[in-house]
Amino acid sequence: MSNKALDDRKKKVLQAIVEEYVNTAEPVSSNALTNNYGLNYSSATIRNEMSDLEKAGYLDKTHTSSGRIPSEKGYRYYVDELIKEDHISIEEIKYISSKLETKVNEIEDLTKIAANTISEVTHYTTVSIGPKTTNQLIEEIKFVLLGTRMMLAVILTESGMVKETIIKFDEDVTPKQVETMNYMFNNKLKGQPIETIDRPLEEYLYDEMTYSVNVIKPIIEQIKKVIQEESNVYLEGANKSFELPEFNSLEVAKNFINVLDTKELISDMLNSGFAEDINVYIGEENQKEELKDFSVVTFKHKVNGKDLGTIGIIGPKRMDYAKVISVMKYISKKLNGGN
Amino acid sequence: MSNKALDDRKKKVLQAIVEEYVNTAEPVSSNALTNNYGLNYSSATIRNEMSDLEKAGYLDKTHTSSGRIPSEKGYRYYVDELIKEDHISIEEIKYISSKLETKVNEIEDLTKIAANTISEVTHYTTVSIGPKTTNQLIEEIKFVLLGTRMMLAVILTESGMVKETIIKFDEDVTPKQVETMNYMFNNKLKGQPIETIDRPLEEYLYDEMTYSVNVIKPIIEQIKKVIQEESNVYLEGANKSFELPEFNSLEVAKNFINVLDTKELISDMLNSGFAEDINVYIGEENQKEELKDFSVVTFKHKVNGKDLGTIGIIGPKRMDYAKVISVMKYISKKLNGGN
DNA sequence: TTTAGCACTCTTTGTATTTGATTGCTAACT
DNA sequence: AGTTAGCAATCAAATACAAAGAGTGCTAAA
Repeated sequence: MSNKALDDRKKKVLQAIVEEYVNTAEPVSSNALTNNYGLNYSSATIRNEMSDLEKAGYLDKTHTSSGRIPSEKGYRYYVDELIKEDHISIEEIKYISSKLETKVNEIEDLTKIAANTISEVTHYTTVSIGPKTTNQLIEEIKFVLLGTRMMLAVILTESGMVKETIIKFDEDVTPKQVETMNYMFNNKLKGQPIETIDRPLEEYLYDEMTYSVNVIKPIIEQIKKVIQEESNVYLEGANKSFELPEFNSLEVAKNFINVLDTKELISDMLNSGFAEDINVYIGEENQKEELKDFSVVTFKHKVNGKDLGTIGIIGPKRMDYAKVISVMKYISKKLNGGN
Repeated sequence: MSNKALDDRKKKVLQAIVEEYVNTAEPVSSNALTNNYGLNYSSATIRNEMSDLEKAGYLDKTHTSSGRIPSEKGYRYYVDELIKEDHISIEEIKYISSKLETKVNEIEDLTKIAANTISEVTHYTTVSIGPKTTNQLIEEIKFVLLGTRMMLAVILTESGMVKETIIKFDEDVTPKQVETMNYMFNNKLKGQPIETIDRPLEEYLYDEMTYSVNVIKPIIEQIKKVIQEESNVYLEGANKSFELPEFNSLEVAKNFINVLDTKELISDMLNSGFAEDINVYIGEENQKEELKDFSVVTFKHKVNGKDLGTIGIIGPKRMDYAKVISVMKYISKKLNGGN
């Protein structure tokens, strides 16, 4: 309740408790901190500080005579105020660098590689989603005839994303027709935001009735469908979470599986964060009811301000925030061409 | 041990025990079967039969004074000999029919829909994988230039599968060059099995050096890569399994998650079955060590003898084989255009 | 061949009891 | 005033034991 700033020793105690708890997964006793973390006081002194921190809402107890664990407010304070230096080793930096050097042809693959790397280095479960198609600008649109009643539409955006979709017709289409459509569609659509693609598309229906509705309509429908559909959610290291002691509770494990199985939930979760920087949601801070027992850290992977996908970590509230944030920061920098 | 054929009453008892155990997940007592499943005998008589069936290896006990559960041999006998009529309701048939009527543009989507339907109807976790690209014949191959240093390659197979891949170059490529390549590649590759695509491709390197190696080499490499890579594994209803009592054991639950997380394992599993009909693997019958505590039922979804993907169910050994097999059979028939 | 009866086995459930870790508080110490 | 030693109080977890209940196997009779 009291919103007085914490004095230095209290900060030290809180930090020590968070870090110890993150390591051991056991409530932290006053004794465990004496002569540790630079706290050269007796257990009684630590106990007094812990008592104060609990009154101020930063710590919780599991029962009257147990050690302390950080409350959500405690974790939040830790994340906001107490993480100073980077928690990432030289080996990890090297490993991450080497992984990110992999050449990829599609930017979605880069997001997958980054998510995979984060999961490997942090040992948490990661989820990722490709870039949002809406609000990208169309660079080029191409139609390729496959056989006589099937066509591939390829949309290339300015940020280098490629979307393909197959369109089937009820009547034959000639190469000549496709060629003309290529020309026409490009003329109308180049430079347009993909989001508003259906407006210029509608115009074809009325303006240029050189083709039958049977040809134009499936094209419009299919393209609309493709740009509107959520991109696939990718999952990395679901099993890693099950090594953590909090997942020994069947209740928790079940909830976790349910969350991972609900792609829309993951998708919403990844899209909800602010575009800037790294977003940390601790327990109840999560919008979604199903996530209130977990913590989520997301970041939108951007290059030159262009959305290239979002990566998220889902884990217990007892998460190694310092490490997760450090790894994400480093990867973010690397992806943006930093060193 | 004794391989004498089971008499009618023993068959009835075994069948009753399997079905009762599948329903209740509790060891079946002799008492539970009296005046049930057409067994109008006292519990003592049933007990004698159970004792015989146990000696013959069809039943197990969890401890000396417990009821019986089917052994793997018991399940196997049940699957091979005791399932007679279809275990599928009118409502389920209607539901499945309606789901399968969804129009799809890509055959992989059909496999996904079928897998999803199976999971919904059986309440088990399903996995699926797209058709194997190797051993398909190339119908058409198209290159589409995107910008000046990026190209999309589209491979269309005779069974209607479409594979796309993006190729990047270190030098500019002209539309004229792409056009010629389209012509050349199609000439050489049409009708060839996709599996042996790299042999004709190699010939370009030596025979037709009109283009620089910088152009031809990335094409060959990328196409090779795409046809060799395993298609994605899709997962449906992982959470459904966690409702089953056997997954209350943390050990089992963890193993299960590990299996689902190991895509290569799933992929191998799905590819290992015989192409014909439905394959049932009960516990130890599974090749993979990790699956020995589970049962797996797979079927290759084929149309006109062409592989269009494989669907598998993973669940506890106490699986409702009768229902699973019935549902798969029905879907298989439907996909092949039956009624 | 079937079944009633009963001793025996083993799990499950419930209930104390003990052990050990940790706190909160008080009084003494620096 | 801040720090610490000491100690009673608290509670979870482990241990032990007893009782209940479900089910079998076997024997002897129908």
